[in-house]
Amino acid sequence: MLVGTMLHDVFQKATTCGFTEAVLQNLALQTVYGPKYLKEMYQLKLNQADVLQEIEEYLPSFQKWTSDYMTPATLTNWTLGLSAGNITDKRALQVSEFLDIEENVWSPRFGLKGKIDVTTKVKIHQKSKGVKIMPLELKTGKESNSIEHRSQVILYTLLSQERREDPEAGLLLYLKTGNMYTVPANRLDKRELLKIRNELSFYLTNVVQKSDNGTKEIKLTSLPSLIADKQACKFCSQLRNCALYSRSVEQENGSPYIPADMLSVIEKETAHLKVSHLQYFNLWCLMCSLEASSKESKTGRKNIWMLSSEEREEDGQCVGNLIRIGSVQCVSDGQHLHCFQRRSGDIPATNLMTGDRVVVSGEEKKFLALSTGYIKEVNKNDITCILDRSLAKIPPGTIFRLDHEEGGSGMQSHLGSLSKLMENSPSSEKLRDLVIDFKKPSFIQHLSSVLPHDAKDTVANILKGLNKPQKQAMKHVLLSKDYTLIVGMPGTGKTTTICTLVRILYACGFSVLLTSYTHSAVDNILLKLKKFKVGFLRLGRTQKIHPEVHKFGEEEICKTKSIKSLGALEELYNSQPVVATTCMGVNHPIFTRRRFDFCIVDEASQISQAICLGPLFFADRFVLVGDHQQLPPLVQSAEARELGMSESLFKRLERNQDAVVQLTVQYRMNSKIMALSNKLVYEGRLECASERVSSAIVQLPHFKSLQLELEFKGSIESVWVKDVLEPSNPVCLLNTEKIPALETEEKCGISNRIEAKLVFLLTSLLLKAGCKPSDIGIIAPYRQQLKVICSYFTNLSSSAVEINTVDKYQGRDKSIIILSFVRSNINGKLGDLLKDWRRLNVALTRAKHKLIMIGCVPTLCRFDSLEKLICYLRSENLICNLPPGAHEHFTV
DNA sequence: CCTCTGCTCAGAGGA
Repeated sequence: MLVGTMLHDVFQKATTCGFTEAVLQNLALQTVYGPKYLKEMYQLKLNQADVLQEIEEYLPSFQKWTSDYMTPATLTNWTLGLSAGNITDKRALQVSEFLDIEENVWSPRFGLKGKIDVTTKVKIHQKSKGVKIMPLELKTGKESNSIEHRSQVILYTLLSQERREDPEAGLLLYLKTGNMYTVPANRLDKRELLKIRNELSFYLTNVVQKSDNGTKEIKLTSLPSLIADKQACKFCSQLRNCALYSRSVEQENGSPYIPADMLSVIEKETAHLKVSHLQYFNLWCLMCSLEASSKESKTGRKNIWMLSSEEREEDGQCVGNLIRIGSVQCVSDGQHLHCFQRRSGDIPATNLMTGDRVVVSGEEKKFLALSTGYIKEVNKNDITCILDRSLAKIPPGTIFRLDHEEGGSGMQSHLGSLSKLMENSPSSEKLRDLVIDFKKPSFIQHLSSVLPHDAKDTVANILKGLNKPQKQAMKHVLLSKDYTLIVGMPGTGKTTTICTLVRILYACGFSVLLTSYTHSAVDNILLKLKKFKVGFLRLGRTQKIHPEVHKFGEEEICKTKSIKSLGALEELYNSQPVVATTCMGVNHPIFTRRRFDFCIVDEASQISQAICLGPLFFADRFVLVGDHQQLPPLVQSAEARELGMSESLFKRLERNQDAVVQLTVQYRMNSKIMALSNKLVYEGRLECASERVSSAIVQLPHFKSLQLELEFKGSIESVWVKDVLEPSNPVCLLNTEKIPALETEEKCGISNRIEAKLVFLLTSLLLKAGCKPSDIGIIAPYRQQLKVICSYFTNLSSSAVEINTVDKYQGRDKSIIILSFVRSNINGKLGDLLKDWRRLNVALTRAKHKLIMIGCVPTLCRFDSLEKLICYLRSENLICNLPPGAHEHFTV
């Protein structure tokens, strides 16, 4: 397959460089010895010289083809026409020009999308026809002229119609021989192909069945019945998935018909699985399907062709009415730098940011999805992006639009892991035992049997800096044979613990795979780790990696060392015992060749089960670090959530308490702030690391003079304001009940203008009292509220005050946190967000020295979790009732 | 009812 891809590349490049022997030879050399396919050759353990030889064998056929079809032939009488299946008559058809390669076409009306190998201008020697633009499909394999190949060409003629006149036929070129076939696109063939396409699509869009007979049963439905062709199935890459689905879903549903031949194939393919495994597969397939359709309906790709650019601009997901300016710069293979300008005026306000994936289309429907790529920069009057195709040949004057490509599909990685978990392999079997069947994790008896003798002193040294629970955690991991769960309560030094753990494992000579869901979480640990003498390799796109970690990044190293040979690449991949990447980065070729002694997954309580499994396949033992009392994985579909999709692997495995170690000593909050979450969530287990942590309060150098100023004004506000700001009162809830401060519900979300104003006033006063803007954090559960708060801050120079959602603040802290609860109404409406006590726990544990909460007590009391909090605050006398109109009177 | 981060990807060929 790889050789096929490379040959395509050579041919496609030759369409612009020429088909002479020397050029082709050179292109083959560049392709094999260039950087593009190095990773794949590494994965397949190939040898560059062998690959080159294999490719060279094709080159004479390339030339034969050009001499047959690209030299103006002497005209003879036209005899053939576009008759089916025959080798094209060289005299009847000539390729006069190559118009494009890898043309990208989305066809909503046919429900197809694809890329056309080569778009050619063809001269047909027949009176009525003359010149046509046709798709040319390249095949490097056996010259089968099979129904599959011909059907593919017919589908390309459909795609081709989206851009131009119906070609009525396409070309099929076999590169091994240089023979070319004309494939006429008959109406009946096209109709049958679309019928097959629609049937499959119907089944896939209706995989979930919701019965409304009162039982509220949701289940997966059956797919089209299996084809009875053992030969075809034998080599199919989907055989396992097909068999799994058939056994766990279709046979459970009592599907009417399974070909007798296939029963044994399915049985053989799934014989290693227990009932519990099939049930797990069924449930996760169902939840993934629910979540996928929920995502699709929300941010589906279809908006790009269903909505005008003006409509989409309102959501900030698109910029339309653009023209291309300057010339297209080719940065590297498949990376073309483009610049766009608004036809008139500046670029409108948009959510598009550097690094976002975009789809470029013409405003005209026929130019849908010309290219995809990344935003490089958004300026006041232009946008630059790097696109996979050059738009230089698109007619000048074309008006473009850029659409944000939002995840869309997104569930493939989940399903991929799930499928792999069912594989008949030792590592999958072990994980099935542990994850699905809750097999008890086992441990080694004595540390001495794992700790190499010469590493003892180093390890002892490293351990010195840790507190007791942290040391306990290290020991637990070293003794584990299967897994360890480290509960990192807020502020307990999770990052330090992980960093130390890596150092110890490294010192003991173990290899470590270090992962987390987000790039920033991975880099967080690496930033700490790079200060020690631990080498590591960071996989992933440079653009997504923290600048200070770049020099450990794979791409960066390949560039600076200009790695071009397979040997050098292999050496790089084997160079470090510690490898770091995201959980979704495990499709990297390195993982087909390397295994690790340990895998560490940070923020594991926030990662979806299937995604978290991804890196675990490549390690003998694993360590999950997280805190299930904080936010769980995000699931959009309420139905999927009810079925348990937001249960992380961390949470699932926590039932094996002997695998759990808790980090309870925290360095973040002072004792008053810590007490809140200790009361609500941690049952008093959380403790301050030292007296200094426990009694730390905020520094407000000008607090006294501010106090005097307020008293001088003699306003009633001065009383409560003073109490609220007072550094020695670390916790306070401002009750807006009497003001009153009602929420507003808008199309884009819920906000509370008065709370927003109070937030702004308090922030201004804190700054006036001498607080650094970067020490203040503002948190609200709702995005819309953040927008409103931000609007108050636009004129203030203090933009360093960080305003964000609770979710985004997880893992972070600030000296002072101002928390706006937002919800305040009389009709008893509650939001789901605040109901989640885990979100509340996160919100309450971000402040180091001072936590100011703003909310309407009677409304908040309707949430169970908040009622508990308010009860406690009341008992401690920490609620401050704001007087009516408290937000109005004073000026700052 | 409004919390969001990962993913290049469609097609490379075999029987």
